[in-house]
Amino acid sequence: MATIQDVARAAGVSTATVSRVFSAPELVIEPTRQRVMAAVAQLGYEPNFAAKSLRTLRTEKILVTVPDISNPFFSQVIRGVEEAALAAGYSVLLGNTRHEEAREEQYAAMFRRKEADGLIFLGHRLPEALAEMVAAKGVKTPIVNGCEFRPGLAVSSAHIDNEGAAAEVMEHLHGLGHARIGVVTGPLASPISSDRLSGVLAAAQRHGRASALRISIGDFSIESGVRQAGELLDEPGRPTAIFCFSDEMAMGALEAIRRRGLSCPRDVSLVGFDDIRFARHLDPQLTTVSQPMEEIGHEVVRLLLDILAGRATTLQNVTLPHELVVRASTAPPAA
Amino acid sequence: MATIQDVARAAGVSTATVSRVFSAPELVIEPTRQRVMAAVAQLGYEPNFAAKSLRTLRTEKILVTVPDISNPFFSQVIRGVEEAALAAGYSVLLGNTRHEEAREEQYAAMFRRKEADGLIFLGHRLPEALAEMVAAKGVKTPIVNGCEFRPGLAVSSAHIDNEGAAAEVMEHLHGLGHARIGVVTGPLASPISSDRLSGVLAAAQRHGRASALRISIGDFSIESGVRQAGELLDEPGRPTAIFCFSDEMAMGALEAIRRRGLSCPRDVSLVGFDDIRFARHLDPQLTTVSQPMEEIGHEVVRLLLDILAGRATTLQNVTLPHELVVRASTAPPAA
DNA sequence: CACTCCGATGTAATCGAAATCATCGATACC
DNA sequence: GGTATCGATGATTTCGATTACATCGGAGTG
Repeated sequence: MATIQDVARAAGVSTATVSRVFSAPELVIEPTRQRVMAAVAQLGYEPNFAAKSLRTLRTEKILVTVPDISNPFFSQVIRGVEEAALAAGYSVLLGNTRHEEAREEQYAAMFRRKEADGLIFLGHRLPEALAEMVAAKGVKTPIVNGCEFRPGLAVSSAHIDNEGAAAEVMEHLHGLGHARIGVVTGPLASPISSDRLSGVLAAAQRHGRASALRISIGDFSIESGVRQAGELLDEPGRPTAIFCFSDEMAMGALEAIRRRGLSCPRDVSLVGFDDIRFARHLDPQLTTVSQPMEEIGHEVVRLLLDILAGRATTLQNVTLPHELVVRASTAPPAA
Repeated sequence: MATIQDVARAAGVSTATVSRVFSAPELVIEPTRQRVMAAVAQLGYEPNFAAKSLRTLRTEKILVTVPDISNPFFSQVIRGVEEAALAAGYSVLLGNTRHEEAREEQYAAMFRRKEADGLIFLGHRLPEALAEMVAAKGVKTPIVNGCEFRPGLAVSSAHIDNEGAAAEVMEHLHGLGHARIGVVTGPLASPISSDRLSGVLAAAQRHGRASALRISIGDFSIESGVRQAGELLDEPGRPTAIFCFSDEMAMGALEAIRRRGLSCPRDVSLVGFDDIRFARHLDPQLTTVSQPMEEIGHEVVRLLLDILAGRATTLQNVTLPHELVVRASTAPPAA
């Protein structure tokens, strides 16, 4: 591979001029620029990235860690991240953590080695070393949280109003006349679940129906939907509606309902969360909370770029709009 | 951030010794190593990646381009890639191409700038510049193709026997007694679709039923499944079975079937392809061809690492096993 | 005409780690 | 006891680009 020296020699100029042709072409007179470009084309030169990065101390990369890339919710967010990053001249380093702390640490080390200019994490945990970094450098630390919001982390973030959205779901179900409602949450360690659960409880209390709630803890997977919803359905005083904190779990719940010879929404109404692409194509089409997944991706990148450009002066926790999408899986309870 | 010089000074040794502590600890006597490690811990030193990369000309990164990261098939393959890469000390640079050539070129340039040691592409096209590279450097070019296999590209690859798998599906349908079969393919520019179509045609001919085939071209999306399957169902002489080249399109087909007041498998049998996580949770559970998605990911990484380590001497086109998974969406045609 | 200024380009230091070669003391061998 | 050998470490060059500073010729100004 040709180096900048080779190009300089071939064009009869210094390396400085070659460099300028790329990074500040207005400083180079046209004929010279042409000669350089000709040499570049002829030698097939591409600036070596590591050298550039060493000199400028920038990598033009964003590290994105995600609990599970094969989860359609996250993969959609990542798509938004990738798109916004590319548009800004950055590329995406992907870190799949599988919810394992060891992997999160591994990627944290990568970040500390400066393999990326910024970090976007879509989980709810921030490794120790990075938390210290945030404590030391404050708002200027190029770390942003996506999808979740935990005030204690002191990093900027983009997410929806999970508590409010969950409350809306409950209002919808109460409005239809449901009293015995089963809820399948995700792991409560993450705010994404605990906030939604708060919303659920608050709404139920407002209607004086908190005691008729049945809470079951899942892990966002289809299988846990089958299992947890199944347990709820088998309890005495079967719920007339089930609210799952993810569409995947709702998909599992739907299967649990069918396996028991029940029908949705006739016997049991069902609500999911996220509005992944599949939600509207299930049978019945799923009532769910639509999250602006790609937009969350765009927004976290925007927040990060602000920090990297030195424009960020305060912590920003952006709440993006969600929408309760009522489809065919919810109906009034049978008389 | 502390540099190797700072550590050397703090530990009272030369930078060479500090470097050795990390890359060849057996050359350093224990007390010295301890002193260095103490300084490292105290200063919070992490070797700067760009500097290391410049010197070694290695990035320990693999660039993975994929047509659509939010497609569950690809995201599962990527998961396998990420896992195998991490295990080998590599990390993954993600490139979402959205099937656009411009983006493929963009990522090709990244690769030429040496932002990654190797390239795994999950599409069917190889940008010009890279094809030239392959022509020049041959088997040693660190580029591997996943999921698809196009002999002309002259790169190693991992994939299933798409032609054989499609033929098996047809055997299954023929075996059940189906004669009028509709097929919804993907874009035929990609071997993944054309190979499967060859398998379909070959099998139909063996049974003398090629003339009863109806072919419709989709784009792997749910919506195109709804549309293309819908058209097939509306033609005179409605097919008794539909074979979609992806599970997502099969999901769309299922919806098209329902919308017409028909039932699967009673009126129309349905087969998908890929066996994504959702396939077994649809109603009816979907008969489909299971592809070893994560294993494809592992395998392409293995192939790439072989090339990077100089172990690869011949082109390897690895065919991984697939499996026809018969579930509830296929049955004999109604009498 | 002398001097300043500016535009175009070159010279050389620099980024931080890796790796080659040099050094030095100690051990081993004849 | 002198020398070859080896183990541990240091000095220095190198990777390839960016960039501050230097240079130089020509235009503009009083």
